Amino acid sequence: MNLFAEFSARIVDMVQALGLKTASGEPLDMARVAVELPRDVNHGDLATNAAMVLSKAVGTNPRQLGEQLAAELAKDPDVSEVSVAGPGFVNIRLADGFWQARLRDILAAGTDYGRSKAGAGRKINVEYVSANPTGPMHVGHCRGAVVGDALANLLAFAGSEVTKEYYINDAGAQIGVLAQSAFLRYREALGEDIGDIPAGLYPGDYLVPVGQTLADRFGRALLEKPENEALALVSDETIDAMMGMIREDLAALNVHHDVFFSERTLHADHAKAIRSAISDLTLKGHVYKGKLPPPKGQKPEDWEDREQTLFRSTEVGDDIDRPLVKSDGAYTYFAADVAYLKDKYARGFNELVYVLGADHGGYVKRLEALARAVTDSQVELTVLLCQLVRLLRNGEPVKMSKRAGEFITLRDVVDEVGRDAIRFMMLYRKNGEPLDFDFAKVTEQSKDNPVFYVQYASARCYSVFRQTKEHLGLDRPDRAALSENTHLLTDPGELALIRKLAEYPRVIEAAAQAMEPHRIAFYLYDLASSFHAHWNRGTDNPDLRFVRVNESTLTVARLGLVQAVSDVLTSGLAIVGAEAPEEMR
RNA sequence: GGUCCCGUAGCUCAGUAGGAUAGAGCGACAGAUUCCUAAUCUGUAGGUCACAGGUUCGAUUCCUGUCGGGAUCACCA
Repeated sequence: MNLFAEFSARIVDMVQALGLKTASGEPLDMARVAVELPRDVNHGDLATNAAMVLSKAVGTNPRQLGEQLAAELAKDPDVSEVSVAGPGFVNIRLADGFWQARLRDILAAGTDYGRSKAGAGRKINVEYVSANPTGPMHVGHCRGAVVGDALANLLAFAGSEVTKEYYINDAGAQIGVLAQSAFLRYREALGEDIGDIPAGLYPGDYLVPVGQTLADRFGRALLEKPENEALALVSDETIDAMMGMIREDLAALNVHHDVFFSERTLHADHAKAIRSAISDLTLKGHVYKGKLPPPKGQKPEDWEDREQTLFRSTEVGDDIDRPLVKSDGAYTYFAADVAYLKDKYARGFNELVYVLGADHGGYVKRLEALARAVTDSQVELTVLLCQLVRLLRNGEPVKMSKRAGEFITLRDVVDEVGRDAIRFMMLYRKNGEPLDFDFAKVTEQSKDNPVFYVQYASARCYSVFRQTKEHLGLDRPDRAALSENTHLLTDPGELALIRKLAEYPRVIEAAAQAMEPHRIAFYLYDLASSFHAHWNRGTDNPDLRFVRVNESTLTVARLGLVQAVSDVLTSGLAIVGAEAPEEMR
């Protein structure tokens, strides 16, 4: 339990102990009682709105009730000072001993500090990346990959059971195009002059080795087979090769999925899974045959006014009903989604999360509608939309031409700036905001670069231990020893640092609750900032330095604080998916 | 035209169960500093939280509308 929740509970107990009741004698509704950080640190360590929220029901004024509460709070040994301020806030200052005890909590828990049970009982599927297996991952996939991965880490840390999932779009027209493109490379590998790659096919030379593999495996045999038979073989081979490549790209970014789910499996056996899922929907009355009105605004030239099989999604919150069968009789992409969602539900998830690019915003409502229809609103479906990333080099936009097959791959960026920098920067913005990613800035070794700033804080922690060894000949003390003399940590800077560390569990819970992994990155920056600030005090005032050559007891006590900072940095960076380095090279 | 995202300091952005005098970094301005705990530090100025209504003790936060920027809009994936 985080300390805000803990004090909230204490205050509720106090109110009850005071025997306060509503005018009609009903027990008070405590739901709105909150404990939080005051905006201004001078106000105290904690503040509660209890008096303002409850005064009306009790039939008194907030300040008066506040005084009553304050008197009660003052009896708490952890409280050193309490006051009523403003419209009725009760400000609480906690005793140094309370914070020193929190430091011992952190040292006992190590990198598990902040791990929560708040998310217990939630079985969550987080689907992200799901890039088409038609080529290597490009930078456009990067943000969703990092946001999804970090979110999954965060939810797991907050106590939920999480599955990281990738939906392989290995069915449909673009796979046919891919197979044709690979087939061309196959002929090329057999010595044929294929000239330019025709428009509409994938021109990237990443298919060249696939062609070679095909040539090695099949020789000229594929040329003798009927085209569709040959292409089926090519298709299987190529998808495997593409997915192998994508997995490597993901690994380079420290992204690891638990499940790779193939769309093709839904189409297997004459689309058994899809037919079954649509049949379920039909039984529930969600499917009908009918005509769709043409889209308002601009009407497509080739609009066909025809009857088709439709999902009545408008009855479950969508704007328009959605086709399940194409004009050629094949199932739509969305039809496979029906089966896919049913599959996820059958696997026992009660929450489904999709991390998508902003260009898929139009898909959100139909997914939500689908979840309602397929699971009878039993699962909660959340879509996180990631805005575009603008790549910059020294402030200038990086140009990419998709048509010419010139795109910057994910691997290019990882190789140039490193995975940690990418991961941190992708999270150093709310996912709904566009993001500028400047190659020069993210590799800069200065405090202006948040990645560097946070990792440098970690490196400094390790540096302190190295210096202790060097100057005091002291090996790294164990956690019990580090916890022994926390009462020596009384400097305001030290206590401020402990307060910042003690916020971590709440940051975890709130970020998980809101599904906002970026909050972890911002918290880490904040923590690093507090740590660097305290460190800098040591340059002016050597008494405040962590390592005190002739005061080994004090030094060890301070090392406890350093260890705790290191623990929380390591923990938070692990959620981000980046390293907590021991030195900065 | 419909839908979704966004609008907070000069710039880039934080700010959730609705709280006090709205924060950070950069930039600007004014100082300090050559220290090895390197890869700076301290301070100051800077705001109609796009606009207008509504809900209430209280709104940057919730609701409605307007304006502005972006994404997207049957049968592709």
